[in-house]
Amino acid sequence: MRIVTWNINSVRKRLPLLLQVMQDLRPDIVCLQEIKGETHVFPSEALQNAGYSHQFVRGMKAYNGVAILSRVPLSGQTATNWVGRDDARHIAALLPGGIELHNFYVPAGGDIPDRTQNEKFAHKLDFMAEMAVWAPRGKDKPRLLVGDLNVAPLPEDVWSHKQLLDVVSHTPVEVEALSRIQEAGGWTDALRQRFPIPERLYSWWSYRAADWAASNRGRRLDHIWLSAPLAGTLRDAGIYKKARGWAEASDHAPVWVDLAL
DNA sequence: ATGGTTGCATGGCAA
Repeated sequence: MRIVTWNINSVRKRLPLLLQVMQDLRPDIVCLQEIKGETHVFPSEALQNAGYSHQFVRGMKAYNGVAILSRVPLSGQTATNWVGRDDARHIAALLPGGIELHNFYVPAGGDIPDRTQNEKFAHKLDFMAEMAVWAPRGKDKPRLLVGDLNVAPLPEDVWSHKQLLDVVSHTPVEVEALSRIQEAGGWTDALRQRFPIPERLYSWWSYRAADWAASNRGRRLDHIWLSAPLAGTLRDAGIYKKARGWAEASDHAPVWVDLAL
């Protein structure tokens, strides 16, 4: 089974690119973040025609929003509010065989890495603290956690560890918060399993670079984690960097895994 | 140190 996660940065704007990703990677399941629209404007029919007839969409106006698109049946759909906000940052569903799939869009956290000066950074840290409390529940079940976690945890997950130590997404306090979630849930980082340190891995490149590929100032913000019972099913994984180079691309590249389920 | 781009919605916020 192939599972893709992608921060698409508006599903309406990038529907043709999503269909291209589906054609190129032939995933069984696609998890999207930042669909940026209410549920009723989601392009359900076009994606159903592409073979993804099982859909779970949680949108909102203008911001955030997550979706799971699947060729195989979904059940037990849930949508959780974190830090008491109804801001469409998480959904989950059961795959055949009772595997839990969690799709997250963790808050980006604003620009200033200080919770006293920046409410958005406080929200991000609080969100991750709640995830760490949630994570141990069912850690012995087969589960996947995918999505834009907005943290690049390892020095090899950013273009310059030194220059990003004080930049939101790679600060020690965020790395520590993400690590707590990972340890609490017993999660295996699928991409790092496939591409161990010191390989550099990025899934996001800023729109603001004059030439994103030449400067290659990337960060690995998008992740696929496997619970212990699933860790042994990992067969392959990758980042579809090609999609970052397409016309009118998302600033994130799709990340994928193949599991022997 | 600064400013650089994009999407939504149509001003300014969020990323």
